[in-house]
Amino acid sequence: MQISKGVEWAAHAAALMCGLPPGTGLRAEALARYHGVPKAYMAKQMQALSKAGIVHTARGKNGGYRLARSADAITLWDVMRAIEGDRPAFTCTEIRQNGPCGATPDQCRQKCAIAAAFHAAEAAFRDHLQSVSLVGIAAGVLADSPPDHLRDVGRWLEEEAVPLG
Amino acid sequence: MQISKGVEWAAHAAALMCGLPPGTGLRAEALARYHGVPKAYMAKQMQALSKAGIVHTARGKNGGYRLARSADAITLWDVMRAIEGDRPAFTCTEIRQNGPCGATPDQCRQKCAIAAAFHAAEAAFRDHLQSVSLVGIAAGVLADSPPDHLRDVGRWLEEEAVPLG
DNA sequence: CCTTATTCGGATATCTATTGTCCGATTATA
DNA sequence: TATAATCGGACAATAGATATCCGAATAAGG
Repeated sequence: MQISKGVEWAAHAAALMCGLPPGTGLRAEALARYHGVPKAYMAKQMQALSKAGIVHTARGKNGGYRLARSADAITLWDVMRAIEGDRPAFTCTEIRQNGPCGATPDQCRQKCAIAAAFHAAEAAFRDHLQSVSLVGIAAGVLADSPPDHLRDVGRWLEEEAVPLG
Repeated sequence: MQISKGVEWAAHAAALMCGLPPGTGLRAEALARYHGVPKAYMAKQMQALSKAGIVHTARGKNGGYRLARSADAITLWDVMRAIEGDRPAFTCTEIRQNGPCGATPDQCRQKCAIAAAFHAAEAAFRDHLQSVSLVGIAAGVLADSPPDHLRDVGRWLEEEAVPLG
């Protein structure tokens, strides 16, 4: 069970966009440079966030990305689901219906105990991520970073921000 | 984030072995046939369970597998960790240290808010799976299956069981 | 004690999903 | 309308999961 690297990048990118002045955005190139990652692949993750409605996109010259709604209405689960898709991690292939003692489909109306346990565990995972919004992340960063670092970031954001309807 | 099919197979195999008479085991071929899956790949999963100390293995003629300890001391988390390894699903690559505003390693003594959130979510996932033992699974199966099906399974187990020190 | 049949263990191929890259579609500006 | 800049989707490379095979190990019988 491996969470793709794109989730990490998308989460950091979304968190950074929390700090943008209202009505402004960032280009994919800027997001990639800020995090020191390849531009094209970062752009691919932003594309996924855009499809999921998490960020608003402007194409063409003066294009870029900004959050599509208020930061407290975007959770880490939203981000992860946008990148990885929302199919369950555990997929039951109903092997209990196979073999010499295979159960009939009629006996399998409710899911087996193993699938139920994994799905419940996934629900716990999901619930926790749903309880963490970008605002919560930003608050953690503000609390943990020294003031001069925050000043650097603020300056960089003002410099790179592009106006975005 | 995808949980490998091997986890499902290993979990079903382990649950089935709960029903074995004491002092007996099953061959990899029997486990595979029972679940209608390729033998060699099922054997590979059993190999992982063996390395993790979940099942006891006998090689050579009259060989096979049986649970290495009592079923209530084996959880679904044990099984999953045996198959998938116990590295965390979310790996933080510390991209906050990259780029023009990169934080110094000294500022990164504690993990960032994003990594912390994912690790907490994983802990919730793990805790739930740790709370489900093979006994719990077996109890669910006993409760949900019609009596004649349980009779079939019992008969099949007696037929396929091999004596195992 | 040695041979033989049988079973597991690790090395080996194949396939799928993730990771990474490129070029055409789109749009504000002059 | 031409141009420069930016995103979107199609395309390649890599890693991991899936599936398979053959040699090592072992109990039973001669």
